[in-house]
Amino acid sequence: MVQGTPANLKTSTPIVAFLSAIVCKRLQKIFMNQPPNRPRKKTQAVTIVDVARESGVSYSTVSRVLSGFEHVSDDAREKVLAAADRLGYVVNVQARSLAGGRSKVVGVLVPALDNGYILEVARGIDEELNKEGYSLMLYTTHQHAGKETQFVNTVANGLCDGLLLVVPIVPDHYLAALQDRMFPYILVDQYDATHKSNTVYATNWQGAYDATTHLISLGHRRIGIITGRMDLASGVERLEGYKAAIADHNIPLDDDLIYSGDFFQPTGYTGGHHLLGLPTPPTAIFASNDLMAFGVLQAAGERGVRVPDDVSVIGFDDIPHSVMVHPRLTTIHQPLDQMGRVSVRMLLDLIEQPDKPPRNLTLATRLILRESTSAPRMMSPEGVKQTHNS
Amino acid sequence: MVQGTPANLKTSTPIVAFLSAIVCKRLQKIFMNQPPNRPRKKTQAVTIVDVARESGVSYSTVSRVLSGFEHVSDDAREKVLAAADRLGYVVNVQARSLAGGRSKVVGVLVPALDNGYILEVARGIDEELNKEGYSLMLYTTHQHAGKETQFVNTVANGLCDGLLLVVPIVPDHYLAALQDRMFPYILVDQYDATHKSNTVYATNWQGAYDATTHLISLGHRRIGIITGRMDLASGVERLEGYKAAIADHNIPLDDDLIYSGDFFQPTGYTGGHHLLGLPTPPTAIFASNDLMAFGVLQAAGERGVRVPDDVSVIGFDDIPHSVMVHPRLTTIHQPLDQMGRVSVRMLLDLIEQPDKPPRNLTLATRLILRESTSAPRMMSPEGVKQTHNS
DNA sequence: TTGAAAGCGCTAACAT
DNA sequence: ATGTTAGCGCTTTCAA
Repeated sequence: MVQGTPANLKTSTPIVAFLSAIVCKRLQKIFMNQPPNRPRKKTQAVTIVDVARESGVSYSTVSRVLSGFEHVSDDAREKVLAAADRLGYVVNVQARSLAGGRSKVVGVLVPALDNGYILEVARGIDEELNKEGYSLMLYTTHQHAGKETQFVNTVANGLCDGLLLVVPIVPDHYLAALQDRMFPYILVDQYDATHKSNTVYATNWQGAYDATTHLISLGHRRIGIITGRMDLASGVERLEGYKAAIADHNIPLDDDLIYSGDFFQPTGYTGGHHLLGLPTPPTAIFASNDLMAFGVLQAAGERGVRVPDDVSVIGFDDIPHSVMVHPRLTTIHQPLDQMGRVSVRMLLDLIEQPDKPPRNLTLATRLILRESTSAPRMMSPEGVKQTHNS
Repeated sequence: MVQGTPANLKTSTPIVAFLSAIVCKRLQKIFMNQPPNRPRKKTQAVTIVDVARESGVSYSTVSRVLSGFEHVSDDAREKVLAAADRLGYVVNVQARSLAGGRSKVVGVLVPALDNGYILEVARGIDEELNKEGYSLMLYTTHQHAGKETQFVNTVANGLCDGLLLVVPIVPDHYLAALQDRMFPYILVDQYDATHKSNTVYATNWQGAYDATTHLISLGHRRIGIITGRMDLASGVERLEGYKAAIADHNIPLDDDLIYSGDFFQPTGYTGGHHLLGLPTPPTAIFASNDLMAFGVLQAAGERGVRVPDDVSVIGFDDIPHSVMVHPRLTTIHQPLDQMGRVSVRMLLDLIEQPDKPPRNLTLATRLILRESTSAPRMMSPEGVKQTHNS
C-alpha cells in the first residue's frame, strides 16, 4: 500500500497537485494511508513495464524497440529483446491500436461462408495474412444490409488496419465512408466505377471468350449460356465474352439460349432444365460459374441427358468441387487463392503508403479441360447414339 | 490546505521535486500559454465525449447508457440514445476492451479453411455470433505449431472475449494457459481428457454404430472401414462403434478390413484402392468421414467397381458436397452448423458467468439414406450382375 | 539515444 | 442517479 503511493503521485502532474484543493484532499487521503481501493479488472500478464524493469531501460525505449524504431542503441535493443523473450511478452494490440499504432488485424468482408468461390479467395487471404503476422477479422454481410454503416465505422475505428472487400456489389456509401476516412481497402473481384479504389480482378471477359471458343472449336454451334448476376461486373463481362466469341465465329446470337442466372446453384438447375427443354436444345452450355454448372449437371441427370455425350457443360471459377462432380467439370480456372494473396499484398502496401495512387491488378484465367465437354453428337464419328426430344 | 501540501509532499516522497527545474519550466510554459503542441494521430469520428456534449449529460452517464447499465434516469437515457443516434456514434471496441469492458469479439481457432466439415461448423458459429452482435476473429493454425503460445497470449490479452476451439488435438499447454487465465473457451467436437473444459460434441460412437448396422441390415457381412485419425477422439469412437456393431451381429472382426486413415480425402482414395484390391474385397465400406468416402468413390470409379451395385459406401458428417457426388452419398448426419451455434451459446454463457461448472453437450447424429448403399450383389434378387476379381 | 509524460476512448470505482 | 477521475497498455511527442 504505502509503496504504491509514490507511484500514484508520480502519475499526476505536480502542477495540478500544487494548485488544486481537490487534489489536496486526495493527497491527505493518501497520506492517511487510505488510497482509493481500485482493484484492476483485467491485467495483462506481462506489459512493457515489466519488460522495462527486467531490461533496466525505460518504458518508452522498450516501446521503441518493439515497434521496430530505428534510433535505439544496439545494446538497449538486445537487452529489451532478451527480456521480452524471457518474460514471454506479447504486445497488446488493443492498447497499441488505441494509442495510434497498428492493430495488425485485417478485416475481410464476405457475403457468406457457404460459397466455394469465396472460400478459395479467403484461403489465399488467410495464408498471406498469416505469413505477414496479421490476424483475420471475418465479417459476413448476410442479409443485414442495414448494418453497413455501423460495420464500416467499427472497422475504421481502428480495430482493423485495413479492409478486404470480397463482396459482390459494394454500396457506394461504403466506399464513400472508407474514402473519406482514408481507410485502406481493396476491392477483390469487384469493379469500381469511380476508379478510386485499389482492385484485384480476373480476366472475366477473356475467360468467357475462351470457354465459348473452346465449345465452338469442338464443333458446337448451338451454345446456351446461363449468365451471372447482371449487376455484377463479372456477370456482365462473362456474358460479353460469350457474345464476342459467338460473333467472332459468325454464329447468330439466339436470345432463347441466354438464361438469366445469379451465380447460385439453383438457377443453374432451373436454367439447365429450361435450356435442355427447349424445342431445339443447345448442344453445349456455358454456365457463368461452377456452382451453376453443377446445377446444369443435376438437371441433365434428371432428364436423362448425358454429359458430355448429349450436352457439353463448361463452368467458370474452377472451385475445388469441380473435380469432384461427375463428370469432372471442364471450366475456366480463376486463380482465386492467388487473388486473395495478391489483394493482401496490395493492402499491406497501401497501409504503409496510404497515398499511393490506386492500382488495378488483373489476373489471368485459363481453360481447364476435363470431362464435361466433347464434340456434339451429330458431329461425332460414331454418329447419333441416342435420340431425345425434337 | 494549500499551504500544507508542500510540506506533506516534501516529507513523504521525493516527488518533492515539484520544485525542480523541470516542473518549473513546465509551469512557465503553461502560464506563458505555450501548451505542448501535441497533434493527435488517429481520432475517432465521434466519441462518447461528443455524445455527452450533444446530449448535455456527463461523459460517464453516456458510458452507462451505452453499456446498458441500469441506474440511469429514463430521461438521460433517452437524450443520450437520441444524441448517439444523431451523431452516428459507434463504440470503439479497442478502448472499451482496454478499459476492462467486453470487446464483443470471439476468436475461432480452426486448422484450415479447406475442409467442408470445418466450414459447416464455422457457418453455424458465424450466424449465431452475428445474431448476438459479436464479431468473429478467425485464426487458422496452419502448420505454425510454434506460434501457439503467442496466439493464446494475444487472444487472452483481451482482443477476444472468448475462444472457440474447433481444432482437432488441442495441445495441453493451450488449455493450461487458457485455464490459468480463466479465459472462456469451448472445445468443439473435441474430447477433453481433463474434464475441465466446456465441450460440444456429437455421438460419434452411436453414429458409427448406426452406419455399420445399416450396412449389416442391408445384408453385408464383409464390411471394410477406413478409420479417422486415431489421436482424435472422434476417430477412435467411430472405429469403436463399427467394432461394436460388427460384434453385436456376430460378424468376426477382420483386421484386413480396417484401413488406417486420417480424415483426408487422399487416404480415402488409397484406402479404397487397398480394400477393393483385396483378394476378397469387402462388399461395403464405411469411411469415417465424407471426405474419405469421396476418395473411396473415386477409387471405385477408377477400378470399374460400381457404387452401390458392386460396393456400398457410407460416410460420416453429411457435409454439403455429399449430395453433389455421384452417387449421392449415404452418410451419418452430424449437426455441424448446430454444433457451431450451440458452442456459441455456451461460450456467451460462459463469458457472462465464468465460474460456471464445465458442461459437456452431446448432439445426436442420424443416418441419411441416399444412393451409395444397397444390398450386396450376391444377395440381390437379380443375382450376380457382373463379376470382378477373385 | 533516451526518459518523461500526455493522451488514445472507454469503464468503473468513487464521491456526491 | 450522476459527475469526477484514475487508469487499461501503448505510441509518440517533447525535452534533455
